Amino acid sequence: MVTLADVAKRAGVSPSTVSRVVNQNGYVSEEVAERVRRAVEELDYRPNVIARSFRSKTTMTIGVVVSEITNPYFMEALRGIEEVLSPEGYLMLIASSSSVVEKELQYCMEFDRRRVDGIILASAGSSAGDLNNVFRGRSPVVLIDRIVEGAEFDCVLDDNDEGVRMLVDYLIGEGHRKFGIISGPTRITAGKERTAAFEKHLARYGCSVPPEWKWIGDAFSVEYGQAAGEVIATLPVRPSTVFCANNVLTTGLLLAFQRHGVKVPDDVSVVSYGALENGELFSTTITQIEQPARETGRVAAARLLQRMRHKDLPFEVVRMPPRLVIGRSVRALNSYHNLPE
Amino acid sequence: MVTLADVAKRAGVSPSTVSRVVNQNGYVSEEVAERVRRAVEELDYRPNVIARSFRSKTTMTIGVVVSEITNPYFMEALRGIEEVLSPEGYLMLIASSSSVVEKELQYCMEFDRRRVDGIILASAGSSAGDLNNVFRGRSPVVLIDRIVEGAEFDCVLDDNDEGVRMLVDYLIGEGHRKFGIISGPTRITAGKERTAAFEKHLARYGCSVPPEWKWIGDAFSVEYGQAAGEVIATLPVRPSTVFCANNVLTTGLLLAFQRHGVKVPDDVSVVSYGALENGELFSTTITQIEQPARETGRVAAARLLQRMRHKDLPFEVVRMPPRLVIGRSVRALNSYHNLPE
DNA sequence: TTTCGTTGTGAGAACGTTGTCACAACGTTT
DNA sequence: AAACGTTGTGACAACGTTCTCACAACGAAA
Repeated sequence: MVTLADVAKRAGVSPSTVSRVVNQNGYVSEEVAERVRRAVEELDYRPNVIARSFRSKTTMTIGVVVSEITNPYFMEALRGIEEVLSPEGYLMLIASSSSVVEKELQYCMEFDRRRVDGIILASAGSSAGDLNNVFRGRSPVVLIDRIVEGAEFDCVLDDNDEGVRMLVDYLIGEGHRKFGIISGPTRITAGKERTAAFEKHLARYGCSVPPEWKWIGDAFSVEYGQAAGEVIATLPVRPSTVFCANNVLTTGLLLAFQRHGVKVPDDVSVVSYGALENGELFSTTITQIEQPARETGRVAAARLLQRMRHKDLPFEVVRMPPRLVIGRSVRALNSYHNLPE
Repeated sequence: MVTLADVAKRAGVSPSTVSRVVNQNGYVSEEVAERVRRAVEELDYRPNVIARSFRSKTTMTIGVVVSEITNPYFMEALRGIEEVLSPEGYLMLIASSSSVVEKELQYCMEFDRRRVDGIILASAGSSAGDLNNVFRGRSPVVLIDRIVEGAEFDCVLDDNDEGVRMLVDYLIGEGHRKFGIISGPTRITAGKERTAAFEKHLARYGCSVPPEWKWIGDAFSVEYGQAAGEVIATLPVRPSTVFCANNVLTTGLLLAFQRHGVKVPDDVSVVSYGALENGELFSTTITQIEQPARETGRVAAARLLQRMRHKDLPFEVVRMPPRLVIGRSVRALNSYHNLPE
């Protein structure tokens, strides 16, 4: 393997000089630089980035831990992250925790051992204590999608309250008054905030979700959405609208409804927090909150860069504005819409 | 930052001994080992993996270059790769080339500079010369989904011919005789093999695709599928079936059809090589070839591990068996199915 | 002329680990 | 009793780079 020293010998200069040419820093005369570049070319020299990282203590690598890499939200976020980091010369180490906190901490530890310059983490619910422990005085961290209460990190995520508000206002406007909710564990921000917001905004209209129409799973999984859907399908009295707090749950619900022949919106109306892949091609397009996933990734990455440069910035939580997209999955129940055509 | 030497001092032993304890190799008495482990604990020592890699010349990292990270096929493949590599202690550097060959080579180079232990590459069409050049005598490479003619690498991909054969046999069986095709550039294996296979197997039945019903795009993009769809929608005489050689193209086609009110399968039948995300929830489920993406990733990763251990294995091409999944997107045109109910 | 800043180059230490070698102590086989 | 293998430990070089320092040459400012 060709090293700096080999190039130096070939070009008749010192290793220091070659280093200066390769990294374009320090003073080098054009004549010598040219000679070095030729030697690099001839020997097909490729810098040993590991040695460089070892010496310079910077790896130009950032670690990303997501809970589920196949989730389109994280996909898009990943893309946003890459768009910002790649032009700056960073590469991404990507790990998927499958929503297992132990794995998540494991990966964070490993990233730290590998001396990544920064970490972007969509936590599956690690405790602030554990995380602070792992990162105490080490690589900067930016959380994404999920706040960890008490952890000293920046965080970029949806304005869940606002998203849910839009959904509720719309549903009320369409005349709905009887609601069910399918959500995930409250230890994850999405579950906690969206569930709370839903009840809070319903309350503004004097509505509430009866306990028997609340499905709070212990994971944002297709399986749980499906299970809830099975139950709803066989219910003697159904809510007029079911709110799914997460795109994966919605998928599950719709699959169950399809299997049981429950028609949306004829039999039940459905709204979803989070868009579904290829949703435009569904038999009924779903009224949903579109999350700015890509932009969230971009903002998180930019924030991480900032923090890598200035360690002592104050920590902040950035809320991204979601968007209401109206489909055909909500039946109009108010008098206006119900007029004969 | 705590180093081996710090731990050694604390435990009253030499750095060598600490290294032996941490890596669990060589002889260490249980008594000393315990003392070292305590020192590690107390000081919160974390091995500097960069230094280790530098010295031992192995990074426990593999690089993955895909053409489009959001494509569900690559998503799944990535997952398969991770399932195999993660238990072995490897982490993945992931890069998306956006189907730009220059970016692809760029990333491969960078991976090489970073001394990854291996590379899995879904090439966007780099020349064998360029790739051989980059990797000459360096990290082992396994190609995925796309063969690069003349490059000295292993490759794992679909048995495209067999997949298309199943599709053609089915279509003929349903009574179809007039076909159109939407495909991608022939410089990419998927485009080349699937297009060729389609014509070859049609020929067995005395059928062929007339030139005016052939759409060979210069990219496997939604846009191109959509453009082709627009044309087909306004055609005075349409094929009875359109074959999309790739899931992304199918998405485009269906979007265009939806916009123009073209009904599948009433107006045109559609078959797709490659499944669509959430396809079960579409207004019409698409008859399609399901690709063993995850398994492909697993096989590629396993092969890479093998090659990392034995440099001199013969190169081989592994073909993965695709699966025909029948949906509702093909209209039965034969007499049997057309009997009145 | 002296002083000083800029430009250009090389010598050599340092980064934190692993691996090789040396050596000592001990138990077992010859 | 000698020879040998196993167990246990430490010293020290090496890995390929960057970084700091030293120094020399030169032109410009004092």
